Amino acid sequence: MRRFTVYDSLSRSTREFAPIHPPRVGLYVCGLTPYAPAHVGHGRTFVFFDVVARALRRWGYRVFYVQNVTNLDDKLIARGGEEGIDPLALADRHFLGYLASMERLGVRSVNYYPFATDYVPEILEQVRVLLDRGFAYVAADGSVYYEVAKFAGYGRLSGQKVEALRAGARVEVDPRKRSPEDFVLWKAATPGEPSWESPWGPGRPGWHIEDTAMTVRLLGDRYDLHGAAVDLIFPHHEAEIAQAEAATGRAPLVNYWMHGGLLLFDREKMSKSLGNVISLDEAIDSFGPGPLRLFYLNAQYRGPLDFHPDRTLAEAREAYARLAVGIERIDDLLERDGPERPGAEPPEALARDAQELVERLDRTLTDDFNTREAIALLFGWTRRIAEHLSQLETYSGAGLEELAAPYRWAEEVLGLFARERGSRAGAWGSIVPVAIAARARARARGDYAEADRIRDELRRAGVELEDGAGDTRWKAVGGA
RNA sequence: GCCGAGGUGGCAGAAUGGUUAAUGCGACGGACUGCAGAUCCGUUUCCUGGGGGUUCGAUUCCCUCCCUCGGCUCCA
Repeated sequence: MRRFTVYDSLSRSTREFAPIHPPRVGLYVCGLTPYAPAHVGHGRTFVFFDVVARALRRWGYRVFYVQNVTNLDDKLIARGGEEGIDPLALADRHFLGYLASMERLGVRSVNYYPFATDYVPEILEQVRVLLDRGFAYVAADGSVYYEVAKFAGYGRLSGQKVEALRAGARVEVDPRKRSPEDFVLWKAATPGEPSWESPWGPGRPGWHIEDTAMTVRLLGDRYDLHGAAVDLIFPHHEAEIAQAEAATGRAPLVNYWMHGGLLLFDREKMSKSLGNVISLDEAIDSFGPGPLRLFYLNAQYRGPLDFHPDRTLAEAREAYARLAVGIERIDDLLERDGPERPGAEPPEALARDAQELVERLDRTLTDDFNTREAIALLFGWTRRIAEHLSQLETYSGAGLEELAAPYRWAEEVLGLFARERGSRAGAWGSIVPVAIAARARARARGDYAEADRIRDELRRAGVELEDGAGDTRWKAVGGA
């Protein structure tokens, strides 16, 4: 197991990681409340934690990655009401859409997506324990509230003092609460909403309780890593700590709290009210999965990242194309001739540098997942490869594979390039070479009108031709 | 107001108590090309918010001020 450091939001410091039960690592990331399609901001968070899980697995840890789905809450009920759909069905629909987006982005590292409503027994049990231990009280209408004043550590994660929270409270005080900072564990049922029987009457889970009910069940009283974006620190994560540590009597609930920065849209937070939300699928459509992942990972994960409408897209595309130059050429050759293709060995120094670079890439990521630095190193490698671009043709399959090692690393850990490789194995793979050959014959006899006609026709179909010295390369652009 | 993250070249965005401050985009020049595109090579010297302090030396550490963004019970 490779050692690494993580910035832990609770201690506000970068700490060396030590798993509770090596080599196993419990990783929990707050998932979506799927009341609407996922947007680009969600993509940033989930791609980043995908990289965390990939890296840990590469380094020898056995990661159990759980990402919850809040499939019932006020917004789902409201939205369902507007659209005349059962809120649970609405959640299912958007969650499936989310899964499809994740698949397109190459996010496949999550082991289990538990649904809140599948954990009602665990939730009821935890509420009961909190009541027994005196951390909660039942209101007149049958709702159960957590009494924040009873939990000494409340406010530590967010750095907020309870008094300050009261002073800054933006919501009106609910008369059912003993104190404004108390939060609901179990909501008394309102007619027409999904509800479950409970010792306190019919109701449904509050927002924070599902997470701790799930994690205690799935990951234990204490676990290693909890991830999410910063906007969930307060009140959500604060409440998780209060619930779980009070209920189990064990602390800390989480050893390392990881919080990713938000994706901004033209310097402002994305939000429905500002009308600046771009859906994740829209972004994948226009960027392509590779450039979008590159855009996300090209910044320190803890800082804000600005999505600028036109600039961002153009830059990500150009940068990705540049980065992929080397691996595309290598894969072209390997695809054409197979891994056993004969040829010379690449210069020893170059092959050795490839190996050393892979080690350096891993080391770079062990510094609190510095994906940005790793990408800078990969650009450097592309520069090296580009200098040898014309010699690549002469190298053996094994030799090419050696030079590809840094890119294979990027595929395994950062999830770059994977999707693009093999894209030409599809229908184009058999058609385009024939068209290119016909065009080459036209060019050879000086019939440029015909040559241009073929090129234009392919372009309309989404295939871009590039004439180089000797041969013509092609690539599928747009969708695919 | 309180808590947190930041202010770096035309733009995005790294890093380090000390030779030319990474990388990418853009721009410019060249190579290649039937033309174009893509690609390759080269150039882009004068960039680290203001003011103090510590130090032989600070962008990096400390103080202070200014500004931006986020959180303060909808939020990835």
